[in-house]
Amino acid sequence: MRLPIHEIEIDFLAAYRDGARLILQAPTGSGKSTQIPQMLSRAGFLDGGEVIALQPRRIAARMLARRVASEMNEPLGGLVGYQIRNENHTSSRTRIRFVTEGILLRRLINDPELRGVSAIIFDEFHERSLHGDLTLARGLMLQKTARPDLKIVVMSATLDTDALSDYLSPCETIRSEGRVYPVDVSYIGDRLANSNAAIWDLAARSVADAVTEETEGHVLVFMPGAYEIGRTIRALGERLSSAKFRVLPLHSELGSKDQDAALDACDRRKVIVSTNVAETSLTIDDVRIVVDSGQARIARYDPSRGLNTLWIEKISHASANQRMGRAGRTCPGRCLRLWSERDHQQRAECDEPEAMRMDLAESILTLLATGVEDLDAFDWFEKPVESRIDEAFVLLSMLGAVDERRALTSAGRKMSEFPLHPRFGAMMLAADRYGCVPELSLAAAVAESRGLLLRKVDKSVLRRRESLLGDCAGSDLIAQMRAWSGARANGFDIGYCREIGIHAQTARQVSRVSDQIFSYAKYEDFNLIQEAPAREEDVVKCVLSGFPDRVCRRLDRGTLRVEMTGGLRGSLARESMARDSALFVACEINEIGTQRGDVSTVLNLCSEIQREWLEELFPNDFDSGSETKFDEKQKRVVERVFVRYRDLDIELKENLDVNIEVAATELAALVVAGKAKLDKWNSEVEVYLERVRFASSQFPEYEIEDFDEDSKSLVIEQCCLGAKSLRDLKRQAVMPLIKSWFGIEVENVVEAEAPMKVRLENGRTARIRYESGQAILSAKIQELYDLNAPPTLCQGRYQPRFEILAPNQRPVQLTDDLEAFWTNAYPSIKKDLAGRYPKHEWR
DNA sequence: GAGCACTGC
Repeated sequence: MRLPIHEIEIDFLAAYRDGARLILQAPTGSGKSTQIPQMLSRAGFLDGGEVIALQPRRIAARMLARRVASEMNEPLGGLVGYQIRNENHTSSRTRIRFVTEGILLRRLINDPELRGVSAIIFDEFHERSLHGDLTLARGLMLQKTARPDLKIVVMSATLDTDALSDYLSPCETIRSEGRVYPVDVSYIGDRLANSNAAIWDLAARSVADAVTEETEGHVLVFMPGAYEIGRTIRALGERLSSAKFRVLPLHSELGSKDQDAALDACDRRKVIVSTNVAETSLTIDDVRIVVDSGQARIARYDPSRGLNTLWIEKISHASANQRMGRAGRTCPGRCLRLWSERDHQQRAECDEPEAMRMDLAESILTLLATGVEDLDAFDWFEKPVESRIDEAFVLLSMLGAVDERRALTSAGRKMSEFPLHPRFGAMMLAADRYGCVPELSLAAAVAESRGLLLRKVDKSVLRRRESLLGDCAGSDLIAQMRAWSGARANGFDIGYCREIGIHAQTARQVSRVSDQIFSYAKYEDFNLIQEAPAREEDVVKCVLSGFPDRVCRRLDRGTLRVEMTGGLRGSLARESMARDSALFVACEINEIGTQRGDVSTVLNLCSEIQREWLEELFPNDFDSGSETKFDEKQKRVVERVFVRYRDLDIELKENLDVNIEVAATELAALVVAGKAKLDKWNSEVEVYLERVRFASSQFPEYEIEDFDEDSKSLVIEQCCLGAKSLRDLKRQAVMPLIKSWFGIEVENVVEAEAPMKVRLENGRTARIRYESGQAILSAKIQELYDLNAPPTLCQGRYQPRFEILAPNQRPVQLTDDLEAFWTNAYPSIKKDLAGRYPKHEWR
């Protein structure tokens, strides 16, 4: 079959012969991934050595190898093979080797000159995966030193290859047209886009309209996550006839059976509501209509706070186009974008490369291990900001992987041998000392796998799981290890796994990874002799040695609130095994945003620890009293907040829309201190600003800059660490109201599930549930307005206000005295209220 | 609705 890519074969081979570096720009569907290696083979270029074709995903490496082998009438693993983690289908005959990027990066550690390799092809480079970026930079470095004969071919689907071409210069660029069908794109109007309509309702409406106009083919709807998918499916159920349509969810946490249902053929038209999995990883045949919410949950790592954030963000043009392309694979299609054209113009052109938003510690350790001595001179395609690299080195040196000159230590060398994050590498080194290498091989594999225990399961499943697992020494990790052992004892039987809510496929994967880690440990000559299984206490000590900066203590008994070394606050995951522990270590910290704009910091994979273990493991941190560590770290947080942005006005303005909530508190503190001005404005900043103003008005004796130690910690309390979620703001608004109406001194209003504590006039305290607190407010409003039923209180999206809905769900105008309560607490609300709610008579 | 995208060694 003749493919578009064949038209450039002669040009490509000539350029390949004459130059060392080459860019091939060709869209998806042009056949470049399968044909380019074959062209090189036919032209005899592989006689001198193999070509490595890099893929960002395992499934692509496997499928491409299979496809190319069959096109060349070769057995898989002969001339054509593939290699992914724990799967190697290659032989000494192999000349075309499809591998995932991480495999090559790892190979560079043990074989820095890549002997026997004549060329590296980078496929899908536009996706800008961290491994891809690093491998390319490392490959260039190799080509410039020991291997001038090595050829580098970079293939990308995007048109914009100028920056890449500069980076690779001298380098030729060859372009090829693809064979794609046109897709008709439409946007929704400004008014609809700015309305408060929920995204799932907009989507359901669009789907219902589109399927009547376009009467064939399937529909693919993109949503940011499982929650939104559920809502969309519910909304669609009211609009589509189930005789004609089958509505199906698709996201990675579904079982494989449910995933297959979305991909399999079907007697009806399918409406598939999916996350980003359908953007690159999975392809659904015969999709004619794409409905795109324009949102995605994007993970970022915030090195200054050491946590991952997962918030809903607007997708870039590149991503929107990729989603759109899913409608034009078999014939012309259409794409409905649920945002306005004006919004579209303001969106980013491309996604931010992974290297800019991920934890760099592991990458830097790998680079050091492949022989990069001077990281300052390392030629990144796009260099991450210096502070991120610094933060990575802080972690590496805390783990003992680098010395003060930033050079690899022998411990660091050992950590780098493991295909793991250096935190887990450090855990393995500790396992060597404590004699629990097999247990930690499993612990690392389990911790890395995530998702071993399914999150959304029935209560009956939870009960069975709990009776199987026991108390697990207050450790989520040990719980997961036990769950895995149970699954293995039952041969990873699907039925058994389902009964206790284990992802069977993940459990098998964990076995392979655990074996791999164990074999690396063996190779490294670790202590493998055990007379008895390791004590769970020792296992947790090893975990702690990889996470010395993630020690948490509970703030009180009634709630799940927690403070971490470094001062960060958050909540212990409510299902955690460490829920009865006062002190624990958290392997995973996520800051999660919801569709409504709330943000919560959740600590996962926690294990109870004892104070003495800290002294045993980190004697140096405890030389002058037990609390020093906390205080030192707190000081560092304050310095960051008030020093880091001091001279960076310009950068602040430009970055204001990006990752806004990370910077917002810090910005607000600076604005109040007169250290920064903001040109752009939006409601998130306003919220934080309001809070800082509130804090400083409550404590006028403190200046925001030049703090003494006391006020520093006060500011941490008020501005930086507490009240991260909007729920806290709401709480602050509720408290004065209750006080004024009932004469009750409110001590605190705590998280939703726990009771709210109030102090009564007679000096006793009482508890009411948070929901009851809302009910009290609601009843009071009913009384004030003389309503025939209590109104509903809703939390506003970015504003610390309550929207008041009448029983018929229409919004209500506030009376002056009620409004005054809000505005006294938060002056900015006044502006927001004015004119926002139409007067509505509904008594 | 208090809670979670996707990869990869």
